[in-house]
Amino acid sequence: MGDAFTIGRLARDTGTKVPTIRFYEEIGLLGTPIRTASGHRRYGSGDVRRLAFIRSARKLGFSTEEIRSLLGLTEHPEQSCGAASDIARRHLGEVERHIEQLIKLRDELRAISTVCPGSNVSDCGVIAAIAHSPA
Amino acid sequence: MGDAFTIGRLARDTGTKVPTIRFYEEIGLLGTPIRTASGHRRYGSGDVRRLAFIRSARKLGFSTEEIRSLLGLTEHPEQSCGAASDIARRHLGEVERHIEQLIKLRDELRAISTVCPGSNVSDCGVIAAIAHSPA
DNA sequence: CCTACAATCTCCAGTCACTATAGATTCAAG
DNA sequence: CTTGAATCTATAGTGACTGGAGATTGTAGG
Repeated sequence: MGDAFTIGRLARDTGTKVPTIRFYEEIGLLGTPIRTASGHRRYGSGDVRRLAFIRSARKLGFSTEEIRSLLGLTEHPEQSCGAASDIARRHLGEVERHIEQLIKLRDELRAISTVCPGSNVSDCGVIAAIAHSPA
Repeated sequence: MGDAFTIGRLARDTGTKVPTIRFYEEIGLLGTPIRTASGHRRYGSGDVRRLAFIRSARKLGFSTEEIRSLLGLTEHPEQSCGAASDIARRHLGEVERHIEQLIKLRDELRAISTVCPGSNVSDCGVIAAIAHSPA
């Protein structure tokens, strides 16, 4: 365990921007790290794993609150599973609804942008189509 | 044209919240309306159409900046068409990319939430799956 | 005319998840 | 020892609203 990371190293290793790490500390997703005598943050490999988890979950679309729950669950491993998969399934439902809406939207936009495919006709239907879209 | 709307009526007619209307005025999507002697905003049917257009475009996912462009184009109808359909097609491309990403995400979430379908097993793969997702 | 109460007014703070800037210090390499 | 990169704190900005406080005004019933 001779592992000691600066904030910049932690940022590089996890694909996170430095201010984002400080932000996560501020909102309590990351704990307050130890500091060097001059005040610089020092991290260990546990922090790398935790931050990597946070970033993965964010990319999967979990909110910081959901991530807080997931991280909390890892501290009570005996009952984690049901609650964790609840969070994941609820989130899956939201993503599926979101996809449905976007597909409707895409079909509308396709219709709108074929009304006038870039010609120089002086009155076309794009604006009208947006105005009268049932969205 | 004996049409005169209060802000509340305009809100009801367009499915917009009152503060949102004032916000649109503040950022210049809606012009500054005439006021009654006591300072209350008065709107006409032109404002209803303009606000309805803004709301439709927002529901279609256009940003307020894009809407500003679209509204600007309506004031130069001779060259509107090409530029308007450019905006729509660019936006369509973004929506299509967004859908692709969400489908990948959905497949991952499905995999994750079937790892442990809510049983009471004490160590399951949900947390690990999130941590090791390639997202 | 008076009393309620609903609607409107302005101004400001909060949301979410960061991102960026300024100005001061500190670290690491040559 | 100097230079430049990295870090520090603190604060403000983003986008697109939403909500609340506290004051004024509009309107309907008695």
